[in-house]
Amino acid sequence: IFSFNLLLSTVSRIKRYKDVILMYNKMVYCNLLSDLCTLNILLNCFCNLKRVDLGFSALTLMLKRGYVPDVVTFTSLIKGCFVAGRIDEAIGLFKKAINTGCKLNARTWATLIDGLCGSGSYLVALALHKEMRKRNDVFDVGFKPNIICYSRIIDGLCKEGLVQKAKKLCLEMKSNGISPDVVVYTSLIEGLCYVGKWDEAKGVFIGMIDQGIHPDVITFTVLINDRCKKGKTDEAKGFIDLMVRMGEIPNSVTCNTLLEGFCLEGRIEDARKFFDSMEDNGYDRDVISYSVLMKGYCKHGMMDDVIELFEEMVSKEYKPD
RNA sequence: GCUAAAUUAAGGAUGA
Repeated sequence: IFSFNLLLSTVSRIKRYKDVILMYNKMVYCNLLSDLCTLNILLNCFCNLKRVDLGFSALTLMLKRGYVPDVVTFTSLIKGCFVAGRIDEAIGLFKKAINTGCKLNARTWATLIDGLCGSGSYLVALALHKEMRKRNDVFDVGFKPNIICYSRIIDGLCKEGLVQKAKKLCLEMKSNGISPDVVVYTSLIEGLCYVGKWDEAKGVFIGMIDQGIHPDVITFTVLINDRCKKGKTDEAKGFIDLMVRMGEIPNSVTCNTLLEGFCLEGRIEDARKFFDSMEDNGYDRDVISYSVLMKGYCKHGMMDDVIELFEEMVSKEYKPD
C-alpha cells in the first residue's frame, strides 16, 4: 500500500486529481486495502476539485473503517470548505479539530487565515486569533502563527480602516519575538494613510528605517499614492527622488501613481513631461501608463492627443486591455 | 523507518 500511496501522491501533486480518483477506484476493484494516508490523498483530491461534499464522504468512509482523522484530514477539509465558499463550516471544522484533541500545526492555521482573509473576513480572523492565543496559554494546542499569518490579518485590518487594531496586533507579534518586516510596515503605513493619519504614517516610515528595515518600491508607492490622492503631487515627486537616492528604482506602478496624481491635479503638461521622462530614465511603462495619460487628455477634451497616444501605444506593442 | 495537506507554498502598491 505504501507504493500505491506514493504513486497516488505523485499523481495528486501534478494536479491530476481525477486520475487519482480513477486509480483509487481501480485499487478498490482489485481489493487492495487502503489506509488513512490513501484516504487523505483521496479526500484532498475531492476538495481540490471543489467537491467538499465528496470530501466529507471520504471522511465518513474513514470513520467507518475505524480511522481517526488527523491534521492532514482536517487541513484538507478546511481548505475544501473555503474553496466551496463554506466559511462557517471551515471554522467549525477547525474548532472541532481542536476539541477532539487533534494537534494542529502552523500550516493548518495558515490555511484558515488564508481562507478567512481571502474572503474578506478579517475581523473573524482576528477574533479567532485572539481566541487561539487564550486557548494556547491554557494548553498548548500548537498555535504558532508566523509572520505571514500576522501580516495577512494586519493588512486586512488596515484595509478596513482598523489601524488601531492592526497596530495592537503588530505589538503582540513583536512580543512573540517576530519583528515586523517591510511588508508589515508597508501595510501599516497604508492603513494610516487610509484613515488620513499622514504624520503618523511618515513616523512609521522613519521608524522602519531606524529599525534597519529598508523601504522597498512598494513602500514608496504607497506613500506616493497617498500624496497624489491628497492633491500633493509635488510632495509625491519628492518621494520618487528620495527613493532613487535610497537605491530603489521606481517601477511602472510607482510611475503610474504619480502620473495619475498629476492628472488629478489637472497638471496635464507635467503628466506628459513625467511620462516622457520615464522613457529617458529607463523606467518601465505599461498599458496603465497609457490609460492614465489618455484619461487625463480625455478630461481636458484633448482628443487628438488621445488618439495619437493610443496609436503610439499600439505601435509599441502594448496591448490595449 | 517509507507515503498524505502543491514548503519551488502563503502576506503589501497604480488606471478602467
